[in-house]
Amino acid sequence: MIVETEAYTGKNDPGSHAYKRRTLRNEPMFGPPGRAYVYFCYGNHFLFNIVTEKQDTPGAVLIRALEPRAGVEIMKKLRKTKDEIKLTNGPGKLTQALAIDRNHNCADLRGDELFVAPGPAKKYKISAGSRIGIKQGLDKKWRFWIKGSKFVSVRQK
DNA sequence: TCGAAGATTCTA
DNA sequence: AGAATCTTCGAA
Repeated sequence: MIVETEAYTGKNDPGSHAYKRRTLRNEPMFGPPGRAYVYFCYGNHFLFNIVTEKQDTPGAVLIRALEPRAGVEIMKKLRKTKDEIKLTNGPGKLTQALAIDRNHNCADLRGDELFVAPGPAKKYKISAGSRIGIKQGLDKKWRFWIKGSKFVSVRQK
């Protein structure tokens, strides 16, 4: 279950990859919605986004943290830890736990390999704040998480 | 063609 | 607090 996300747009969002111009890397953000935008960061990690806006309008939602609901044993193996909290409580961690890599870039999320399933019919309280790990666009409170969830990523410096 | 920076994580 | 580690961008 997705418990933490961040939103990124284009022109008016200095923190976004798509802020300056359309490039090879951010091309998926300009593509049709409902697809994956996966990119490699800091030489170590893949980050997984879901493209949200219509064709030629850049926009994506970064998936920052998950609450494990299924396949926990597989995730433990992939992450090399038995601590369930640490399986998916960060954007680079959850891609490792789900074995998402550059092969999934531009993947159609309506397929049967990588997709988003409906969540529980329960209402959660959502908190909002500044996005993490970027130096510009901090004025935008575009990070959202389920209030009180233990599986939200740890705050960084 | 090269140098710098980056939507992070792990370990000391 | 600092390193690991490599891709992408933009200027030369």
